Amino acid sequence: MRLTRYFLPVLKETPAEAKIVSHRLMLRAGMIRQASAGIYSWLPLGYKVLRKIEAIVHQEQQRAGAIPVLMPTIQSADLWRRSGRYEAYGPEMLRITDRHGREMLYGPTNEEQITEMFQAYCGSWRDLPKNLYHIQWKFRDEVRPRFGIMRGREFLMKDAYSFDLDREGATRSYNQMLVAYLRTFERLGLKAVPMRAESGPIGGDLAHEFLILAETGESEVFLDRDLVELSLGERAIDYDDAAQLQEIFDQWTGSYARTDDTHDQALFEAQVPEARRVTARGIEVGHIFYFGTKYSEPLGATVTTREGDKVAVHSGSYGIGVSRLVGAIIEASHDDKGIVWPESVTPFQAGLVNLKQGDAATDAACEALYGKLAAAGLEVLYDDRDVRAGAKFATMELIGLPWRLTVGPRGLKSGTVELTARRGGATEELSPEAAVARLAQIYRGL
RNA sequence: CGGGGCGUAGCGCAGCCUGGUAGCGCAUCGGUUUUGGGAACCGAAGGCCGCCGGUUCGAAUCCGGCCGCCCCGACCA
Repeated sequence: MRLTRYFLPVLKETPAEAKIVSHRLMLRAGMIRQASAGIYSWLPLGYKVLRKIEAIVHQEQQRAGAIPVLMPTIQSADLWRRSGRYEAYGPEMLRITDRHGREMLYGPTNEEQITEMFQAYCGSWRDLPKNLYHIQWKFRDEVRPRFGIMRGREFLMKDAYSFDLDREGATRSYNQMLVAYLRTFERLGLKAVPMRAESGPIGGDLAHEFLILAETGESEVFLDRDLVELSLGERAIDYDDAAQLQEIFDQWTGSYARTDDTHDQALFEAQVPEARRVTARGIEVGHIFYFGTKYSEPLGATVTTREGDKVAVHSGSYGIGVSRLVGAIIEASHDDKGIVWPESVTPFQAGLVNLKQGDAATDAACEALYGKLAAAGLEVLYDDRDVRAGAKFATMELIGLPWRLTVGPRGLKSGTVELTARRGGATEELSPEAAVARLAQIYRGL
């Protein structure tokens, strides 16, 4: 993409309303534009990142066996009355009346819909297990939206819903999602830790929140340092292998990790040696929850067992705040010059800076390099504006592209261009061909 | 929902107290000189001063009402 043809309204000054770093940087980098309180338009750069995150979430969900669907944003109040939540939900739910006077709502979540859909088609133990998910916009009329996209009223969320015959099956489904989440967050370049959440209506321990550690996090977290070091890495995972899933579950949830909501200082001190106790701040980016028959019973989601009995299915729900992740990644990865994108979600894989726009030799070298990068399958933002070098560098750093190729008359005399890492700033001089090869290698497999 | 604050050019702000031709910086447009870290100079364009009403010869400014937005707290993905 040539910058002169793109739509990238970057701001040199920080808009007054933005207080936290991700909000400031998203506005300055031209990623979002506020439409009203807690509601944002996604500008091209922000939209690209959002879509990349969404794609990774999709891939990892499906890899774990979840099946994608898409349910509507507008739901009928009747459905919610049947689960008893229409009244219970309160003013956070945006209620709408259509032209016929029918009561509707803009969905804050989809448990009712998915359960209704399930029970309409699945009546036998043979239909189980199932895990259906979608990635859809939701609306919660927060009293006080803030922090830009991190706590908007409209937000993009992945929610998955599992259906199993019994607690044992539900546990396997739960573990599949836990492992899928670990993989997802690792791919997004995040250090996310599952923390024990408030136990569900059934009790037990199958409820975890995933928090990423960031100084600006909204909640205080207490955890064992060993958890921070854990990584799935290249480990091969068989999502059909319940024993392996359980082993990973045990490994990741065996140590103390809680938010201030559930923190127990005495237990913390008893379980974690002083040297390994970490107190930090975290941002919640996902939660997984086993809720037994809470929704299946009132909504009549039952199956017939092998023995011919009708039983309510055991279900779980699993959310990831997709739009929130854009902000969360920035909170976890930035410096005083701007954003530092992980390679997996960067809006462009590299930036190309022409230091002397209008100079025939430099222009030609940039065009040639731009063509080679495209041919290698790389997404490149070519800054072909007629502005000074400093302005181009500042823009590239602000928008956070992980790699910058710099082309100027000085290097071209010796046949080289510069490749600079956004993180750390290390620069190496390479031939254009070698630079393309380096980038292609960096992005192989991502 | 309690407390506080702000709405003036695309963005950041001054002007309001003490009523009298609407300003500054950045960005934008034209020109000249520049050109490896957000250039300098000259010129230009851009405003229902949030909205409605009141007071006044005259309102961005004073008064009343409304709307919008932000911050702290409680609450939340």
